[in-house]
Amino acid sequence: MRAAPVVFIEALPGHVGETVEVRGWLANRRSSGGIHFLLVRDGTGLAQAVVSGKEVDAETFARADHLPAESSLILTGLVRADRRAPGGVEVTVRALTVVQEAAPYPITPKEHGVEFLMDHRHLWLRSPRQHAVMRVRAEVIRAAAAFLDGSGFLRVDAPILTPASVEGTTTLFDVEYFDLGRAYLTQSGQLYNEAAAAAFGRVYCFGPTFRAEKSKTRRHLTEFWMLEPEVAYLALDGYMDLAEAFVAAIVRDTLQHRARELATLGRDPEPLRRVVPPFPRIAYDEAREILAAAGKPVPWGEDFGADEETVISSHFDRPVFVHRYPAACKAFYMQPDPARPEVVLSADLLAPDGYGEIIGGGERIHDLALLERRLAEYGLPRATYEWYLDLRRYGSVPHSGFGLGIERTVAWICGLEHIREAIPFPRLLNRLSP
RNA sequence: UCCGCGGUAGCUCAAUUGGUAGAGCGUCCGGCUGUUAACCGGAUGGUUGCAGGUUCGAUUCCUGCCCGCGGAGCCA
Repeated sequence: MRAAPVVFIEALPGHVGETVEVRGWLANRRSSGGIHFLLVRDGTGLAQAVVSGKEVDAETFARADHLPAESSLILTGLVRADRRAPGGVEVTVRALTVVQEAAPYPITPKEHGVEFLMDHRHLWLRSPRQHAVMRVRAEVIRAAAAFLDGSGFLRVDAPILTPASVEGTTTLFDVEYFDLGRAYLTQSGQLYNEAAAAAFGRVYCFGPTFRAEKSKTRRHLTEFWMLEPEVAYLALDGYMDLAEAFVAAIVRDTLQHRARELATLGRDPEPLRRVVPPFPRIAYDEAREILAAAGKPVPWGEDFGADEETVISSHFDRPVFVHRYPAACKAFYMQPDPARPEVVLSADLLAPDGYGEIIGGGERIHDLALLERRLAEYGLPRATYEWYLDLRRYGSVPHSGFGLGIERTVAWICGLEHIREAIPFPRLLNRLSP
């Protein structure tokens, strides 16, 4: 007799009437004495396997009634359509091989606290909700890269070990670097991106970035993934055009390819369907007026906090750009507005519903003298930025770029309460494991 | 660093005014031939974070400490 073909659970509906082999793990088990129901997970989906005393020998039948959760198993059986089965198809088991009988599984069908689940993150990833988040995350990344790849961008990655900070002000993780002293984990690939943009015109980098800030909020990780496009000959308005098309494409693709996962997460897709260009664009000063009208006045020159961002974004039905911040709020490389030198040609994109800034970016200074002056004003070590200044010596052009925080974007699209679920193994102020 | 909350069974949580520390889930045993977080019966399971104090008696009240969590600032 020929061996049954191995079929993934997601493909079972196409194999009704056939005998197949399914390889996976036991997600849950129910029994009614003479019939056992094994809920099997294989990474592509969940399927109910039926073990009946009439179909298998007594030893297999007894074994199936005592399998601990998450035991790994291979089963062979007939695929049948049955309305009573979750997913509409089930497998009537003919043969069952237990690859490993699991030890008592810590994650039980009832409720658990988030901290307990995070301590067991390596196991928690097996649950349906986490599957949905990870699939959305993968789609966000895929869609983002596809949009840029299809728009003439070249992926040119930036280093993770760097000799100095990008923005100087933020705290950095540092490591010993042989005889060369201290090295730092990157907090942004931007400076290298600018070099790449001068080489290739339109580029992006993608990778992890690190912030050693003692931030303890639902929007912060110490290690997060950022996708950063950088474009030569691009001004502020062009940057916002690009960023909104980019975000709209990510949301559109996720709605199209991951509707089932969003449903699993209980995410209402309607607000996401409204995420189409154009996004509202307001100046920092207009944002202050909104805040003042809402009873939350902010003195000119101060950055907005989480509360303020939530108030601003709640005035709009899609992500909103806030542009032209006071120069003091932003990094040294931001291009001043020629019409108003006290503000810079930056723009942050605030996600709806308090998810905060998912994009930050703007025009970079392209004038050598001005950039030199800014470095001095910010007290940054000139020597480590010498190569960066070269970009202003050899064919400097106006250029813009931005960074998209992957986890914040995923948290927003999924409607997560906390960003820590948006990354497989979160690194937080007080969590380094698993 | 600041503000707030908490620590009771492996997990999630109860415990009245201070009066023998319980339940569900998990685990083990038993029952049930269509279950849907299956259900039913039984069993198992505790230094109530630590130290001290008040009291006849402390999970409960007081003091100190330890640990954890949530939020803020900063930022994506």
